[in-house]
Order: sequence, then C-alpha cells, then structure tokens
Amino acid sequence: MTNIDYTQLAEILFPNVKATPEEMEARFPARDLPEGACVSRLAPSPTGFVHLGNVVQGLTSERICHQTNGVLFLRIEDTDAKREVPGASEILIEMLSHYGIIFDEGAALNEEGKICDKGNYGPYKQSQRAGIYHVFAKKLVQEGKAYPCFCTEDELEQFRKEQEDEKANFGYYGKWAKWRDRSIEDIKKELDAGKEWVLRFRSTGSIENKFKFDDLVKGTVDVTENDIDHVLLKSDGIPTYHFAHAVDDHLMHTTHVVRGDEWLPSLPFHIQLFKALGFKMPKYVHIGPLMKMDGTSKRKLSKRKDPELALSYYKQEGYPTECVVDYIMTILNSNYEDWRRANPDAPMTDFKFSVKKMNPAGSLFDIAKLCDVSKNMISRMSAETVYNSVAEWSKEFDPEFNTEFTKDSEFTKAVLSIGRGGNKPRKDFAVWSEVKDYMGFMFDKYYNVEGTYPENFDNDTIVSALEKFAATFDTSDEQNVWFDKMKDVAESLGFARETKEYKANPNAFPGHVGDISAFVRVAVTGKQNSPDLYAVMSILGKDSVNNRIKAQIERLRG
RNA sequence: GGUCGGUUGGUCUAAUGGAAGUGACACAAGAUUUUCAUUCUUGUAAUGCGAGUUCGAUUCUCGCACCGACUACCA
Repeated sequence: MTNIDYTQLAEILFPNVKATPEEMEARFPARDLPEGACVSRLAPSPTGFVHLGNVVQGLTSERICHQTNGVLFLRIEDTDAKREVPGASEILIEMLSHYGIIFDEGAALNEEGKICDKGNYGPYKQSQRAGIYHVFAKKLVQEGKAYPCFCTEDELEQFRKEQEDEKANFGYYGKWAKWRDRSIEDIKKELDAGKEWVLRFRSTGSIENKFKFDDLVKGTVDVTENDIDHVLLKSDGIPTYHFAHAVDDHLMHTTHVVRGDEWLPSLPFHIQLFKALGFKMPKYVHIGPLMKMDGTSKRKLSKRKDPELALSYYKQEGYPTECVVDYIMTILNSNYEDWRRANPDAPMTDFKFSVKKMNPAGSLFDIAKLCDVSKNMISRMSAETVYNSVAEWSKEFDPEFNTEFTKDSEFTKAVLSIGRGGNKPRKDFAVWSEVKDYMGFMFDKYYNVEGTYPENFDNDTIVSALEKFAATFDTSDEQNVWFDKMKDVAESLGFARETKEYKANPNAFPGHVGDISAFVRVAVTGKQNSPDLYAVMSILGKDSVNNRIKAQIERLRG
C-alpha cells in the first residue's frame, strides 16, 4: 500500500475550498424547537411528474412534523441534471398544497409564482449547495475516507461483465477498486491530463459483518455492511443522492427521514456515511410501495403503465383532493377509517397519526375504495360546495358543460340539492366528471330526445298516458297531489293505482303507477333512471316539462 | 448471481402464545323506494408451504416458495 499524504491530496482535489466543516455547523445551528418536535422533509426530484408516492410520503412527513409542532420543509433534489424539467418545482409545490401538504420551510413560491427559498437552512435546491458538499468531501479526503477515481464508463462496464462471468457481486470493490490505493503521482498525472474524476467513498465494511438497525416502520432490520466504494461526487462536482442526503439532512437537522423502501438496500451505505462524517443518524421511516392488481398478481404502480399514479389523473377525473387524502390516510393508518366514521366532519388533522400503525408491506391502491370514500364525502358536501367544485373542474376539463352548468347558478344548485342534506343523502357520484352524466338532462343541450321507454308497452299506451298527465299536472302541486294525479292517469288506463296492488295480482292489470311515472320520467329526463322526478320537474318548470312531453308525444306518434 | 424487505378472505386491515372480527371496500341474495342512488338485513370468503420450540403457533425460530425493491457518475 502506498503511503499517501491525504492532506496534500485534499488540497489538490479541492484547492478552492477554504471553509471548514465547523463553519458549516455554525452556519446551520441546531433548531430551537419544543421537546419531541420532529423535523422532516420531502425531497423529490423535479421531473415534472408529481405522483401518489409524493402525497403518501408528504402526508406522512407532514403529520409527523405538525403533530409534534415540528418543521416540515421541502428540498429539491436536482442533482441529476438529465432528469430535471423546467418549472417542475413550481408545479410540485402547487399540486401538493392542494393536498394539504404545506411546507414551513424550504423551496417555496414567491408572489410571482417563481421558486425561491424560505428559511435559514438553505439553499434548498441541491444544485446550489455544491460548495457545502465540497467542504465535507474535502474533509473525508483529508481523513482518508474518500479518494478520486478516474475510471471511464467503459472500464466500469468491463468490470461489471467480469463480475457477471465470475459470478461475483457487482460494484466497485476489491480488485476492481482500481483507484482506491493509488499514489499521489498517479492521481496528479490524470488530473494534469485533464481527466474527469469522481470522488468515491473508501469503504471499510465487509459483507461478512451483519448488524441490526431500527426502522420506524419495518421494525428491526438485518443489515449487511456495505463494502462498495460508492460515488460521493459525480464528475460534474454534484453529489450523488447518498452524499447529499447525509450532508443535507444533517445540516438541516432532519430528525425523521420518510422515504420509499426502495432505499432500504442503500441504508448500510448511509449508516456508514453518517458515521464517517461524524453525524448523528436520523430516524428512518421506510414506506412500502403502492401496488396495483395486474391480473392475479400485485405489482408496484408504474409510471409508464399506470396513469392513476400521476396526480394529474385525479385532477382530470375530478376527484376532490380531500377525498384522495382521506383514502391515502386509510392506507397509511388503518384505524383512520373508523375514526372518520365517528368524526365525519372533523378535519383530517384531528386524527392522531401513528407511524407504528403503518404497514411495512406495500398496499394495493384500490380505486374502487377511493371511489367509495369519495362518494361518501361528496354526499356530505353542500350543494354550494359541489357547485363551486364542479364549476372549477369543468372550466378546465369540460368547457362545454361548464357553459351550461354555470349559466344559471341558482338552477344548477337547486338540481344539486336534490336528495342532499339529512342523514341519508344521495350518493350519486364519486368524481366531478360523473356529474354531467348524472344531471346533464336538466339542460336542453344534453337532454336525450331519443330516450327509450320501458318495453312491453306500445306507443299508443305511452302517448295516452303522457297526454293525460300533461293535461292535469301543475308545478305548484304538492308532491302527494302530484303523485295522486299520476295514480289517476294509471287508473284511467286500467293500470293499478298502487304498486302493491299490481304485485299481488299481476295478471289483472297491464301495468301500475310506477310504469306511468316511468313514461313521464323518460319523456322529461330522457332516461329510465333519475333523481326524484317530482323535484326534477319542479326545478325544470312547467314550460320546459310541457315542451319536452309534447315533443315526445309527437315523436312517438311518428 | 448477491443483498434487503414483504406474505391474515378478491382488496385494505383488526387481534392474539389459548375459539382469527357486530371493521371497511368489492361481490351475491333479500327488503325498502314510483325509477335510480340510498338505507336496512343476510351471505360467500383468509393466517403461502414445511419443520422446530410449546400442553397449545396465525403469532416465536429455521428452511422453502412466491411477490417486491435494490444491485448507476438516477433518485
């Protein structure tokens, strides 16, 4: 082994780094927080793709922090320039805020809607923290815990092939760690030649050594020491996720790291890194992935295959965000559902969230269940709230419907009020996009003139029923009077006045009052199913109802 | 190949070293309603497999199977 002057090496590699780790510590002092307060963060990549995973992690972190009067901050992990999409951070903040994930600190939007920093532990974009990382990188080199590596992509690929052939573990270690113990002269030669280099961690671990580590969700996990000399700084001087995670979460005083369990395999390296840097470990909350049923087996929700992973899907379909939040809460803490039933109108934040309740396995994301949650929540909303939400949604996603829907807001709200309120409200739709189907017939534009009538009745009978009914009904009638008139029509055609009467003796009548109302229903709504017909007709008004019936009579007569 | 994680009805889950549920979704049947949506009642349905420890294991231990993740100068 060559004897290397690490201090000299550090100077050669980082000649411009003058600041010391101590200065960094002083610049980011411990937070002044009450006892037991948790500090957590969401640290997404700005790829422009905001997904359910962000909400799952975000809600978990948010609850952990705000339930303990702690701090939730947003850090943008833009260390991979290739994946960054302009404007992605802005979209992310905007989207998450709709889901109740509001950050106390970190990347934020200014008054012009542009990204800016809020808080004393910034910058919060990792690409702007290069100088900070380099201070700690230099320190690691000085201590002999990191070294430069000049291997090219081709060389690394070659190692990989050899390892496959030899059935050896993959990675930069052992005889493949070509630059682990090279002389200063060798390193200088490459540097002088202008070769690109990365900074690698000098691992002292061995896969022979196992130990236990506590994860707040997974419990005690078995860990095998890492023996790979992972990259800390890429050739552009930007850190890898691992190094940035250690430095940032230390300096920003994160107490709880919430992230997907795809990170579990790199935990050994992270533990090693924190130790090497002399940092205290945060607590880890590794969340299982969201799964989806694919045929008979489950698989992780995939960005490519599953549109429902993207938050934009829920916006487009018109799922109220609070419903998505409620559903996700039921996945995160199974007792949330019971709590919600007992407290239907309480804000979600009243629920006592517990990390211990989280499932260490991946949960299946069940759209059917989401719809159920959504249906229930929407049924409890006021007509006013529904009106505003549908108006906002349709403005963006169905402008044509929006025009009709908002033309006469009092009329529309009256329709939305049918069966709303009380203990057993109607549950007709789970998403705003279903509203058009539900009540479109109230607008002439969407009223289906070609409505199909119940079978087993000839046109003459239907026409005759419609004529008789149109001649007598009055929108000022009370509901019972209105229905009595319906019964009169039934009787005059030889139909049973009461449904029960008919059921008791079905051969005695051609039909019953329910059939008469079915004729009227189809004539007025164009559909065999509708909300309460009396309410529908009252809201439509006498003229509109008469016009529709008249047109139907003519149509049926051919 | 290696490392790690996971496994209770179709799904989300509860519980426990001592009979696995007046839990939820979905599904089915019935009742209710002038239709639908509701609401109510009822029903179908589960501890992956094999050992070990134990009087007793779904729970603890080990092995296997299956599923998933990671194994990048991505995060």
